[in-house]
Amino acid sequence: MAYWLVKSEPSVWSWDQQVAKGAKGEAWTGVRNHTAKLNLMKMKTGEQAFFYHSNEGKEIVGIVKVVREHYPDASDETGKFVCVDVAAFKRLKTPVTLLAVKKDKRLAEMALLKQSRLSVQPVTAAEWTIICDMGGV
DNA sequence: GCCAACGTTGGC
DNA sequence: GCCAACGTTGGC
Repeated sequence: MAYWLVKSEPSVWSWDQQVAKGAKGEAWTGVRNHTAKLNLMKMKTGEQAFFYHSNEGKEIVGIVKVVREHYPDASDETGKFVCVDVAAFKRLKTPVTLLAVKKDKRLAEMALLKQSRLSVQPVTAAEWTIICDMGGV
């Protein structure tokens, strides 16, 4: 059971919009990076991912669940990239900010800090537990 | 196949 | 608005 983190600019696709889609979920499209694509292809149904707001907010606001495994991204004209469907699962009681992640030495190795431009990234079980704890879930 | 130029992401 | 990081493109 792997854990993940996906990023979105709230002005493009926000947590509230994700919640509005309910349990059926919505396609997570627009990934145009091969490292991110490989991560999408590793995701299994039922696995969880943190939902991170980049640019505005800069905080982890919720958890989504994978409801459909990778398939071709219809928004990609080249046909090379894939997407998955994710559904909102839980909102963090307290959003975990980028600043808070930076301050916690246990999270210093997170891809969020080390590879700040990667939009779909793995999270270790240890990191997952720490952030859930910080977020009150 | 190398590398400079350029574009994009995302934090500050 | 700036800039660092880094991915992509295109000339050679």
